[in-house]
Amino acid sequence: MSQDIEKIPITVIVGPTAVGKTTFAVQLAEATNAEIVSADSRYFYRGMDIGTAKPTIEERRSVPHHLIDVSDPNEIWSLALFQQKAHIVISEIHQRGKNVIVAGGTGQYIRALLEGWRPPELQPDERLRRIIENWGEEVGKAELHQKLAIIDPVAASSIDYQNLRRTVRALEVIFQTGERFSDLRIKTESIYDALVIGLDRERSELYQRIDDRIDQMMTRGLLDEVRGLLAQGVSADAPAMSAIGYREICLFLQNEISLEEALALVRKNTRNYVRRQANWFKSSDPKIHWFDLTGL
RNA sequence: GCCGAGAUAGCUCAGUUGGUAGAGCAUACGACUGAAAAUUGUAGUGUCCACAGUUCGAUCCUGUGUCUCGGCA
Repeated sequence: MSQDIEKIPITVIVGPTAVGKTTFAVQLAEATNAEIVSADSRYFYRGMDIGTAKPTIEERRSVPHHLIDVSDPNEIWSLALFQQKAHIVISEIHQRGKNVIVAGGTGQYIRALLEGWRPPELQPDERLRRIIENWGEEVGKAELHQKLAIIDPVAASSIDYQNLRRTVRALEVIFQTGERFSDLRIKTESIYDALVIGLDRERSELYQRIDDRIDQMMTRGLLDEVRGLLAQGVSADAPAMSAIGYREICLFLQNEISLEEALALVRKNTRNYVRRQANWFKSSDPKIHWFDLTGL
């Protein structure tokens, strides 16, 4: 098809946290004259380096990275914002005559890129959100979900009845636009010609790497990093601070739990995260070229 | 050695006034369109320490044994 010729070729690297995406991406970029576009929802935020396991300064010096350190932790990034910025950055790199590598662990963001999602173009309305949330608290999650089912049965059927957050979001969009949330769930043809590389390791090895990495984060000063962010005025409630490693350390710093408990939680939450990540990229997906890094 | 408490899912434990058992965590699988490292759904698993006794029937009651923990020597 002639359309394919105009698509920008990109290489996408996916895989669970701590599998080794960063190292792989940097080496591939060096070998192929490429720049790296991060697809990681926590790399946006300045000052959140240790706990997010951002690429090191050296790595970023050897290969240009994009969409890292582009935001204050008190700001709220989102899927739609990521898509907008990623499209711009990718076409710029392409115009410079360099190859594009997209690497990251945020499955939703990458899928959106690959599948040409067009999320409804309306700013989040915090006030409306709050109102719907309060409504939900009053009548109960299940009841709120019932209301959604009446207005938009299709959306309701793909949202678990206890999932207040997604129920609220669906209602928020409906109330703002007057249209069904499910009708606004648009997929278009991707503007990219993507080669998708999946990296994986056996769970037991991945879990071991996670534990080791958490130990390293501690010796590198994760505690001070979190303390510093809070001291700078970053709210413990900011979405950025919901990142694994940060929210647990916040609980410790607020004397809610012991350090030992906090670290155990970080390990647990990271493992749970790995399993949720796997939902976005399945080993059965024929479009993904999987490489098993176990033992490497 | 004595006294006390306990032994139930991979772990921590609940429970059955005697009819073969359940939560949390773990584990696995799933959902996801402007908070996504977020939020959330589903599932499997057990010689209920061993042996004997009572009983129609014991994981539960009785006895003995084994092991663990705590206290005292």
